Amino acid sequence: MAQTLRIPRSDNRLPQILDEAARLFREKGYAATSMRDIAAAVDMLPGSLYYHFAAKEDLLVAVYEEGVRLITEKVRAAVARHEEPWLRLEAAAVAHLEALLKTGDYALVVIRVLPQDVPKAAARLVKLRDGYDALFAELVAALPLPPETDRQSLRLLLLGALNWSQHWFRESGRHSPRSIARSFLRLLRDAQKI
Amino acid sequence: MAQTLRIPRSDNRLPQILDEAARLFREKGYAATSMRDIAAAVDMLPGSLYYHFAAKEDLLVAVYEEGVRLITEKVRAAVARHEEPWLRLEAAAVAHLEALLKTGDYALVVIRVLPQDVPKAAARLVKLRDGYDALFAELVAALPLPPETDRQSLRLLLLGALNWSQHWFRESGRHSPRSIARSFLRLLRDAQKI
DNA sequence: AGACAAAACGAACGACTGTTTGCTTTATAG
DNA sequence: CTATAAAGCAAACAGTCGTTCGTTTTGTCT
Repeated sequence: MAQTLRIPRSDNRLPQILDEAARLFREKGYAATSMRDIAAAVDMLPGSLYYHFAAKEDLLVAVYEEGVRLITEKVRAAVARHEEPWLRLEAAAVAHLEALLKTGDYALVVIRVLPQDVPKAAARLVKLRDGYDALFAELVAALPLPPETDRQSLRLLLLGALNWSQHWFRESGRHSPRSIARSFLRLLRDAQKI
Repeated sequence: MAQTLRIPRSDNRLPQILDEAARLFREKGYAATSMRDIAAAVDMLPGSLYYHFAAKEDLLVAVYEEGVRLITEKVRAAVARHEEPWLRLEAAAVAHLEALLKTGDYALVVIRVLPQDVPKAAARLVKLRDGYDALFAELVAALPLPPETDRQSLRLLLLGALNWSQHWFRESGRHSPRSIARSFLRLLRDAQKI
């Protein structure tokens, strides 16, 4: 009863499919990207994609999961390098923004494509997002703040501003994702040092 | 040579078309909303919409313009009621958020539908957005701040967080758009009073 | 070399897309 | 009442959509 090991074929094209799907979903959004667009980008016929994914929405979920995984990983690693709560939050903000604006595609899909755009997979997408949000909630909870400070607002203010940056950020020598995140954090931190 | 006055027909349905288009664009996004969806919502045949608008993108531009007009109007009125720069900015933030989260549809389309979603009209949409952004830039410029403060970051931080609120805000007794905007502004203002 | 599964092809399906066109209804003005 | 223009209907156009399926190619293991 020798079990047949499913050894993946040598040169699997699945990563390439995910890459191009992520790029297109980010550029044009979910609804405006067709399976034919993705197939053409990886030089395949449209039907062939269905060997790898049962439906378009499954392709998005796969990209989404990878996006959340990537950004979570980067933020966790950055946070672990510091002890002081404000420094940990700053490291998280910098890592978050760099993941969005430099790693690109995968992470941006997560904040560009709304769960409501994909009704059948909405629940899964929301769950993925929430898991990530909890990470920031912990960091904010650890901050030494005056008791009257609204920690929830602080988190929403910071994370909202970071996510919105996708709409105005342009690569330039003057402003990097890192400098922007630090600038945001300085504006917030100084308020609490009174 | 009596000029023929084009008096609008008594019960024009154009406002109704715009209302439903705004609602659908906000709910499902631009690409996922079909002309047939809009036509069905106003109880018309799809082709009839083309008497009012030459193309789908023109319908979006019309909604967009109305959205920018509405929110600009509300913010201007709110700002005019105050003299002190921080109070003026707070009034603007409250009005902005209330326009987004309470007026609904029209204003939300402006921040939900990206110019890049409608390539042919992208330039016009960007122009409309920028005009509104300038309003906030003026308010931030008027703030009495220490010289080292990054005013651009302050504006981007605030406006980004306000716009992002569409993604997490839920109507509830505890948090109103007004209280959220004020909470955000307090976090920022306190930093500058050192 | 032969066996076998993974991977992709080729072609089509029914449904839906934005839009056009000629005709009819409807409301107003003279 | 009648002329006239606004507004909407009815039907179709060419194209694109996500998806299916039988067949063929490709790569790997024995």
